[in-house]
Amino acid sequence: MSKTPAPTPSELKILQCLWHHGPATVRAVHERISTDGALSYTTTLKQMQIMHGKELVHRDDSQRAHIFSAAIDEAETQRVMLGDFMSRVYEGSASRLVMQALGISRPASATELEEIDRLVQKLRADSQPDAGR
Amino acid sequence: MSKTPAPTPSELKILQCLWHHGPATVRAVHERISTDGALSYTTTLKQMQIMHGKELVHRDDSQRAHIFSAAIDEAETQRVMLGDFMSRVYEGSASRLVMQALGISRPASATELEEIDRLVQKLRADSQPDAGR
DNA sequence: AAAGATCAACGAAACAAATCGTAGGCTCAA
DNA sequence: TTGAGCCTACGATTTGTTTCGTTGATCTTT
Repeated sequence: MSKTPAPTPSELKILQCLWHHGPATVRAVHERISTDGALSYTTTLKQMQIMHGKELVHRDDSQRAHIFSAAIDEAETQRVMLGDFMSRVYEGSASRLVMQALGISRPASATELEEIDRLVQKLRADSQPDAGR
Repeated sequence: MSKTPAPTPSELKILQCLWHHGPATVRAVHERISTDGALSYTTTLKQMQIMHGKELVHRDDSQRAHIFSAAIDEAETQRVMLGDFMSRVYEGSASRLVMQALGISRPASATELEEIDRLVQKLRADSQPDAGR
């Protein structure tokens, strides 16, 4: 099982498009990620051809306009990239990363904070099984 | 005020060396980041010269063996890189990132979890000022 | 059927990151 | 003082990413 490489920044943009809007043609993707026309159509095409070579996307070429779909899972990709980022930038310290992430964007809603809180409580309970006895 | 560019992966390694062990010569840094001798001395030297050009490090060249020191702050650098990563990979959703980060490495110690818990409580209090009245 | 639009494929160029070899200068000890 | 060893500087190479123009095939419209 050969691990698929982590997507580059521009590859990630395309994957996000496919994740959020489902399988699509090159043109559809292109018009989504370059509304301002800053990128050429062939740029997006080439990118997606490369991604197909890397097995980051699947391609259905039964139609003239090929249909592409994401070949890797969104959450799993994020998990892998986060793991790499965490070890690279925070030298593996999840807690430092979490503390800073919570500090950065205040827009964590009450519901989200609650969710995080629940997870933290669960982790704390797991790490100190005696405390609840 | 021209923002210093985000350090590349190998630049980050050097910065971490300077952050954790203080100002040092090229050789000292080199021996720390390449104990196995996988890298050539001139590779590290070149890297640090480039970093000096980018103003990522300061250089004291009053001695023959120049002394380098980090020109940017560790926490601030992490903050900037995390912000970029969060918007790029998680499209700005801090909570999703936090949830996944907590899930990845279980080795978050009890003390760390407590610390995170305190911060979450504080944020929750701030986001719902009525609740505590 | 011819003209015009749309498509995939390909090569090439521009750029950045990482690596290393060589050259030339300084220092210290024999 | 001269040679061994360490230092910086510089250029070259390799590899990966991003971008785009050109070409030829296919489809659509007249």
